[in-house]
Amino acid sequence: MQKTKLIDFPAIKTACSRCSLQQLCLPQGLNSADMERLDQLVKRPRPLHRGEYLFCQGDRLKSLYAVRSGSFKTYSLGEDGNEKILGFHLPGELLGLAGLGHGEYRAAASALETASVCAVPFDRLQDLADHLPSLNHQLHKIMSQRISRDQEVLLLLGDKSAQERLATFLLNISSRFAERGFSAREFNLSMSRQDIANYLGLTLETISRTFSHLQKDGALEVDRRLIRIVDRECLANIAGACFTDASSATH
Amino acid sequence: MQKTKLIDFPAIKTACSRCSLQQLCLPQGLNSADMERLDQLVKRPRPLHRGEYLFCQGDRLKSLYAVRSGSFKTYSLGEDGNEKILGFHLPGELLGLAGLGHGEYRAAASALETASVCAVPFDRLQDLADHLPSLNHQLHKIMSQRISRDQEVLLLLGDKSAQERLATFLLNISSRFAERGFSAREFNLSMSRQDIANYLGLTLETISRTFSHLQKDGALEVDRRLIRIVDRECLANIAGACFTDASSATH
DNA sequence: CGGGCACTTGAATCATCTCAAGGTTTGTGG
DNA sequence: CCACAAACCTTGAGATGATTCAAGTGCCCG
Repeated sequence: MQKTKLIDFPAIKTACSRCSLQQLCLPQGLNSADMERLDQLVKRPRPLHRGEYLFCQGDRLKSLYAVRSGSFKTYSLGEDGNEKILGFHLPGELLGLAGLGHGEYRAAASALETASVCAVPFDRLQDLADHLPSLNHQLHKIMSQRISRDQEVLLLLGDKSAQERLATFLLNISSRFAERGFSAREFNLSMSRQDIANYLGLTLETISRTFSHLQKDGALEVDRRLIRIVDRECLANIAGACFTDASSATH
Repeated sequence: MQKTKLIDFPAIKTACSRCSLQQLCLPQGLNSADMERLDQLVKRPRPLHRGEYLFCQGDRLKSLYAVRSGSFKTYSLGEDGNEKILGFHLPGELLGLAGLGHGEYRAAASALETASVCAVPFDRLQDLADHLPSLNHQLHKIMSQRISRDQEVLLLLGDKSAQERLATFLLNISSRFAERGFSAREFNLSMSRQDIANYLGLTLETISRTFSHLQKDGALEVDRRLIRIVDRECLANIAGACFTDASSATH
C-alpha cells in the first residue's frame, strides 16, 4: 500500500534525464531515447545510513551501482580481519566494476554518510549494451578511466612521502568536488582520519601530524573534517606537481 | 617484395585459433567463426628488442596490444623524469586498456626482453565488439579483471613490509608462469632488481637484501635472475597468506 | 683482457610507526 | 540541561624498518 508511494516518488524525481550527474555517470553521451531505455533498468533503493553496507566482498554480483548522493568507501578485508580501503566514491561514480569479471564483488562498499544509489542489474545492463553501441562505449570508457585512476593511486603509494600523499589526496578530492558543482576551496571530508590513513598507506597519527604541518605552512585551514585550501599552489608544490588540474574551478 | 614474405609467414603461424594463449587472451570464449573475424583485425608487427618501446605515454591510442611472447613493463613518467612502473605483462595479457577512455596511452610500454605482440586497431575492435556480444563480454571481463588486479597491487603497497611485498610478488609471477604452462617452481625474472624495487615501492638495495634474506630462510634459491622456489609454503606465510593460489600447479 | 653494468653488503641516517597520554566533540541517558 | 562515555583527533617521545651513501664483487660483452 504505502510501499508503492515510497518507491515511485524518488523514481520520478531522479530519472537519468533529469539527473544533474548525467554528464559524470553512465548515461553520458546517450541520446534521450537510449537514456530512457537505460532508465527503465535502474532501481533506486532506499537510502543507506552511515556504516551500512551496499554490498560485501564475495557477494554474488547482481548490480552495478552509481552513487546518487553521499559517499562510499570500498575496501578489501584481509583474513586477519583488518580492512584496506581501495577507494572513496562520490556521486556519479560506479561501484562494483571490479566484480564483473568474477561474478562476485571483490570488495565491500559501505556508506560514509547517508547516501543513495542507482542500482543497475548487471545482466540487463549488458544485454542493453549489446544493442546500444553508445552505452557500450560509455561503459568501456568508464572502466578504462577506472583503470587509469587506480594506476594514479599506484603512483601515489609507490614512492611519495606522507606530505605528498596527503596533499595529492586533498587536491584530488577538491577537483572531484568541483566537477560536481561544489566548492574546490572548502569542503567537508566524509571520511575519518583513520580511513584516510588506511587509504594512503600511513597511520592515523601521521595523517594528523601532516594536517597540522600543512596548516602551519599556510596551505590549509583545518577544522576537524572541514578543509579550506588557502594556498592551492603551495599545496600543489607539496603534492609534487604530479597533480595538474588545468580545469578545476575555484568556485 | 621481401616484405610480403616477412609479414605473411608469422601471420599464418600465429592465428588466434592456433595460438596457445587463446584461453588467456581476447579470443577466450569465442566460437571459431567469431574468432576468425577477430583474427582478421589482428596485425603482428616485427618483434621488439629489449628496451624498445611499444608505445609512449601520451601517444594517440590506435591499437590495443596482446603480448604474444616475451614480456613488457608499463610505466608512467613523472615530470622529474623518473619512471614509476605500473605493471609487468606476460604473454596473453592486454596492453593499452587504460588509454581507451582518454584516446591516448596513459603510460609507456617497453620490452623487457625480445618480445612480440598482436596489435588490434581499437576502433575496429570496438566496431566488432558492437556486433559480437561474446567478444564484447570478454572485453568487459578483461577490463574488470584488470581493475581487480590493480586493486590487489594497492593492497600490496598499502601496508606490507618489504618481505611481504617481495614474497607476494614472486608468488604472483610464479602462478602467472604456471598459467602459461611454465614451471611455477623455477623461472627467470625478465626484469632487473631496480625494476622490481620501483614496482614494489622499495629501493634496489632493499630488494637485494630481501632476496638474500629469503634465501637464508630457505624459501628460495636465487642465482642472479634465476629464481627457484624451495619452500612455497614458507614463502606464502611470509607473503602474509594474502595470496591464496588454490589452482597453481607445481609443474 | 678490460670496462661497464647489475647486484650485494655494510654503516649511518631518516621518515614513519608504535606506544602513550591528553583533548575535543558528539551522542546518550538521567 | 547536565554528566558521562565513546569516538575521534592531536601531540610527544622513543623504536624501527627502509633509505641513503659508499664500497666492493662478479658477470657479460666487446
